[in-house]
Amino acid sequence: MAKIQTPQAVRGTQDMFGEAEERFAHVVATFERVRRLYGFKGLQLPVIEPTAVFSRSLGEATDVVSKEMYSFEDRGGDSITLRPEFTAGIARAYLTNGWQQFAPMKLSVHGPLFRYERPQKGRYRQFHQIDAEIIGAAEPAADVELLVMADQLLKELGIDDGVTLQLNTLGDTPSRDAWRAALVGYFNDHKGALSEDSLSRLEKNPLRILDSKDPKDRPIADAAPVIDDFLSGEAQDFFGAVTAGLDAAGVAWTRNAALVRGLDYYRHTAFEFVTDRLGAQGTVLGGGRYDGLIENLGGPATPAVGWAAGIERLGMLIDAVPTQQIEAMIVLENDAGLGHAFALLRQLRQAGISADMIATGSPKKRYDKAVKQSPAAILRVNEDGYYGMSGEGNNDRLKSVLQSLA
RNA sequence: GCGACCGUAGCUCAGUUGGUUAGAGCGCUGGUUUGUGGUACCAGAGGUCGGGGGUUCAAGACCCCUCGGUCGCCCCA
Repeated sequence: MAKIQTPQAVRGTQDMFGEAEERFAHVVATFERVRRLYGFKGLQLPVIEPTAVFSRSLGEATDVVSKEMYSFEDRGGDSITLRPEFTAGIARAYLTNGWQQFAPMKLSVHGPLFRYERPQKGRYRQFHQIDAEIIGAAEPAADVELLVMADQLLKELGIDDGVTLQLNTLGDTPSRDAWRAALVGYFNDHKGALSEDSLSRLEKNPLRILDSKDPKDRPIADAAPVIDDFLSGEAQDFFGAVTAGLDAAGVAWTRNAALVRGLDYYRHTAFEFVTDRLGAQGTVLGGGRYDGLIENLGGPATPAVGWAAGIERLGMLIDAVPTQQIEAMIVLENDAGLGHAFALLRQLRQAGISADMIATGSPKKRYDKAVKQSPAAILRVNEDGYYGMSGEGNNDRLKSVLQSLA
């Protein structure tokens, strides 16, 4: 029989183990703890949604919808998409479950998302985010609440000093539309000096020219009309209330008038926590207000704000997580004592002590193997059962369990 | 979708301008030593050099294609 070629992992997916997995789990555990402190309810959502959930809400012209979604037809002929982001699915769940009755809702989710992109540092085809949203709250206090939570999360993860909060407002719909029109007019007047990338942005997503990295574009982008000149009084007041709230809560922020969001649904507050420690992927946590989204999905006008952060990106920024080590490692020095070892293992584990044993390989090298796993204590078992422990430090709990067994 | 670099043992890598049976360390298995908190030594297993095609008397080294990886562009968390 010919040896078959082992299938490879799908490009852009990860098999996380060891340190990478521990970092990942630590980020999720910290998020789960912090979101409870802020009274956000957990949520479990499907990974697949009808394609329309995303195409209607993100904007047909966005890169995510036009070329990055994993979409397929299922056996019933429906177009299904692996979620490329959380917000649209949350909005869909809010509508289809009649959760208007609970508004305002503070919700949190985490899990895998899928985008067909070229893999890169901090960017994968299956990636993972933590996500927090407040749906049905029109007040700037909701924006503040989310930002304060994000700030605390980053502090608790110990990465706040390398990360800064950049804040901007995109205004309400009239402000944003007027600004956008002015930008298109302005950039059209300077077409000749723009980079090729920016010329195509001009067609699809003119706001993106503002944060172009091309040096050719910088002078033009820097001199472009600013949103502040187009903000309605209401929009100004809203942004002022957000910044005042952040100041009162002690959250540091900087204004970045060129900060725009990639997806069409954002209004008013837009923000990113950015770092320079992740190569090209500067954004660690980003979000904003999306008051128009739920209407786009056929629901009633519903104000909402939210943010999402890449778990892998956060995991790369945090300090090494102390690895979990086994408390009691049994070394079976003589196979005749296997029954004693089984019994002791079960008793330890039932008493809440993590335990494992080494009973294979050369009997003389078992002790060395146990030592290499650096357990808190090594329990020696021979044909007569447990007869001694090596270990130091605070293993009082273990000692008392062993005594109770004696 | 575009560009650059990379792909040799389970892991990290070496392999001279192409030249016999492809190497090391770690890990793994066994043994000797030591004799109870990571000892030292010996031996062994383990590789279609990512895959396919080509150039050549000869390819792990050169060329083409392809699949992966990494990092940029784009986009985004």
